[in-house]
Amino acid sequence: MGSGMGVDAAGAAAGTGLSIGQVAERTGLSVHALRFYEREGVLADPVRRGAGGRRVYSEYDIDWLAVCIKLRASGMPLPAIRQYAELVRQGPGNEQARLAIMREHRERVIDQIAQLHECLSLISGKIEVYEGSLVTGESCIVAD
Amino acid sequence: MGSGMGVDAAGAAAGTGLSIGQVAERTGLSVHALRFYEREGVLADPVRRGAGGRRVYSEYDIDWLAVCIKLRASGMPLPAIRQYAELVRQGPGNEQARLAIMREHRERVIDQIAQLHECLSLISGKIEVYEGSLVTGESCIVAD
DNA sequence: CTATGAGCTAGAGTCGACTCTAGGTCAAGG
DNA sequence: CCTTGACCTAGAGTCGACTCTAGCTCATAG
Repeated sequence: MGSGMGVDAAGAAAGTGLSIGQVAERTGLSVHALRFYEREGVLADPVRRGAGGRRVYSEYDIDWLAVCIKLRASGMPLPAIRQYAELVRQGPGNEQARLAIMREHRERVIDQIAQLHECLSLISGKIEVYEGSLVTGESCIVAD
Repeated sequence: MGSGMGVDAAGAAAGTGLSIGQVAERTGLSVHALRFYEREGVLADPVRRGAGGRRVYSEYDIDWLAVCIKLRASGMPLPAIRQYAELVRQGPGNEQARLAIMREHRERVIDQIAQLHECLSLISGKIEVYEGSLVTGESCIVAD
């Protein structure tokens, strides 16, 4: 490999076209996962193809993927993301539906946060007990 | 069925013995899940058995299950819970190890909460945009 | 001119956490 | 006596989300 020329050699002719490998690197998803997401219809549109049928991702695709990643991280299942993606694909006019999906999800995220806070206080309680039983003479209370 | 007598008919002779069905009801876990958890070694001890080999749970078992449920809810995998249960089973003297497990898990829970807050602000942002595009004449910004 | 590397498709495999089925025991009720 | 209901074990099946494999096409480098 000569100097740094993989940048557009890997992408398509356009300046902002990214190969699947580059997208994997930037998003943290594997190339497998990227193809899988596409098959599952979670992408807003079916990805352009370049020479030899290779995927060419735009900056927009990256942005959309970032959203998907956040939604996944907050526990939204792929079918729900696909549903949302379909609405986006259909263009404006279905804001009500999109809103409904997001509001529902927001509720779940809020619930999750609340749950995690409960867990956190349980865990912190246990940590305190153990720290205590280490500082004092090994067994302070019988709590496990 | 006459009056209310299933209470101790289902349990063992002892006052505080609970059948698997009762525990399922109280914990929200299925009887299948309860047996599965036992096989996986997440219970602090292997559960007493009553007439005909039936499981008899104590109040202590219920308490422990409540802890397990919280740990699961916060994403701790079953093998990790089993590890922790093993330490508890071994009795006092391994507080350091228990502490390490709990501290590590606490970190993950804190990370999760942070992540969820990020997701939440993304979602709230989208909700605002959609609410805006509904109030005004249908399309305010091009954002999806 | 071959070898390497990135990409492609279709489809099989994996993993965690359950969930369900089959086939059996036992006690109480009609 | 026979059925019903709660329980038992061992093991198979499911589901979501990936992950990996096999077998292929190209383009560029040595």
